[in-house]
Amino acid sequence: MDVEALRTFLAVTETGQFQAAADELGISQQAVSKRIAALERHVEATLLVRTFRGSRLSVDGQVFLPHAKKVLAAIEQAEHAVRPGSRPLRVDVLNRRISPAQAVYRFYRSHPGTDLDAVTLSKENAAQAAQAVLEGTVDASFRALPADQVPAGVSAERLLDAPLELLVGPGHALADAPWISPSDLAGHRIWIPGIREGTEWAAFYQALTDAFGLSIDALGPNFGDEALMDALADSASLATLVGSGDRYLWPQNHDLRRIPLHDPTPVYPHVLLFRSGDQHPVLTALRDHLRTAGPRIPHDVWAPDWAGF
Amino acid sequence: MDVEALRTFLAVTETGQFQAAADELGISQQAVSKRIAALERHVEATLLVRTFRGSRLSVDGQVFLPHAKKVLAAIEQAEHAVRPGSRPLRVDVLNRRISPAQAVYRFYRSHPGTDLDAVTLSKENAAQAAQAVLEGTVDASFRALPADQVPAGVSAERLLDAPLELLVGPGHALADAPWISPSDLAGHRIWIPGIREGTEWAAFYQALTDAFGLSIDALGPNFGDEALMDALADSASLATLVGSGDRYLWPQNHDLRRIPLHDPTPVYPHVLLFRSGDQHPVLTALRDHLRTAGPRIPHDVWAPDWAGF
DNA sequence: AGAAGGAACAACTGGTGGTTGTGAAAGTAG
DNA sequence: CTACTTTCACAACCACCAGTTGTTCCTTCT
Repeated sequence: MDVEALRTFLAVTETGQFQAAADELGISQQAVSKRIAALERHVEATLLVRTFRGSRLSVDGQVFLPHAKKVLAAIEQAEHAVRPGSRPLRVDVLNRRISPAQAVYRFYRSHPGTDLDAVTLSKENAAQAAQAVLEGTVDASFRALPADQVPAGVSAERLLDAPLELLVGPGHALADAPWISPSDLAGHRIWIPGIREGTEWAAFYQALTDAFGLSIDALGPNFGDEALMDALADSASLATLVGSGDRYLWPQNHDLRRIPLHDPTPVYPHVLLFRSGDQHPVLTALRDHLRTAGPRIPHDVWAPDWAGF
Repeated sequence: MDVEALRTFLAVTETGQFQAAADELGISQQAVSKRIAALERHVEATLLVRTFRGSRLSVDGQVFLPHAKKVLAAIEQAEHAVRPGSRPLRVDVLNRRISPAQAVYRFYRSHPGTDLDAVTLSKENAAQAAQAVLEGTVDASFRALPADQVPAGVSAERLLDAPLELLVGPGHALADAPWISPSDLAGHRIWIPGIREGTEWAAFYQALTDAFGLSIDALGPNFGDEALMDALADSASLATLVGSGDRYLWPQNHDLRRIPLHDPTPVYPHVLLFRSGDQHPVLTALRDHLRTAGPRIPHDVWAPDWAGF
């Protein structure tokens, strides 16, 4: 299936004859003839009925035409998506399962037709993400970056506080609590695998640990969410922390419980990084959306000191 | 934008390296390299990050990947739509504005995912349409064909009776009538342009004329619906007949009126032609749908004798 | 340091898509 | 009826590009 042949087919349907299509495309009538013949050979159907006055669509051609247009539109979109310059807003959401991705998705759904792409940078830490924003690789990135570490040229706005919840199996001591305080967790074993030293996540959990005297086991390899869920389901002592907006697709039969944390409510402060002065309308709309439509946060929240306000 | 390059790009993202993609596609690693390089040159973006272990998606690549998949899916669909054999059901609806097209569209909307194409055969008369059904050019066709003229091998089922309505301008004598009887129209001028001798439409209006003593002016060239609407809007004596389900997109400011006909209600009998014994599931579903979900028809309907039952 | 794996570059070649030239079919004008 | 026009298809030719093989470069692992 040759794309140029599709364009040629479209030109013929619009002009009604091969010669006119050829003029439009800047090639010879014979070339048009060849392209159409090749296309018809490829789809094994006659698309155009040749008459002495030009060409009409056959029945197969009628059916094929909208599909051809759709293909060309999809190609146009694909090229547009990565075209330097006027391309869709590109937001790094860290990970498709956690709340920034959900929030961006909700924004996208409530603003139909918005040109927006959610990506996940493979960068490990916030400083590298800020660099990517500065370079224009992405237009915005959700991170947890202390205000004094934001490089020049990049703006940071704390737009999304994700309350933490305890995730435990049905046999856990706290499994039936309606809610708990962070200080209740002192002495319990909390396991958050796959956190590497030097990342923003590590810094956040370190601050949380210090603030409430918790013992978070942040080491050890990450065998994937599946393995973590399996371990939680079977254990009476193991627990982990997740954001309240996160979407973990664990098997239903695990019967895991989410226990909200209050008094105070620890929140993970997602800060949106973007180039200072970036006037991209979708970026502005996204920031407005998050400021107004964000989840309601309780009064007594806790966040690391370095998160600002 | 070369489609083969897109396929190659996809193969590389799936396998993670050029050599594996090359094996999968049955070409050399160097050819893969060239194709990817050409694609990247074309979109002016780096799609893959080359590492010592193979290739990863770049940020642009991440954004581009779903678009590439969409293009290939659209191509797949386009080829499927005209592939001899297992192709979507193809229904000839005569004209996109009138009730069969509307009914097929409603069916399509209420049966998501149904593979269905609506086309308009350029054949003038019902006999040619029946021939097209027999040959398999289309799978079904809405026509008004007397039962005794249905050729062998083709089945006919009267599935859609479209009640007629009078369409008049605001200055017409009958403009404010809530409804009228066909016999009330005797003496009025009714103009239905563009009906050619020998077509099924001509036969229907001839029967209608004979039954109620009307004078239908079915001659004269058809300057398009626009011209007809314009003429109606300005005239105090001119009227035309339309099906109650038809969608004419006339300008709103014409202020045309639709007057239902009753006592009896003349209906245009749309008969569905299809190959006898055609077991296509979508065809069966469409027939079931029309039989059950069709518009409620008044008791005292009139249709030409030859329409059957 | 050497081996191994992966991608890019270089040189060559065959096929495909373009060109011009010409022919066939069908309608129109005289 | 014949000549002319219009439109598309076929034939021959040509140039370029997508493919090939051979090789280099780079990184990592032993």
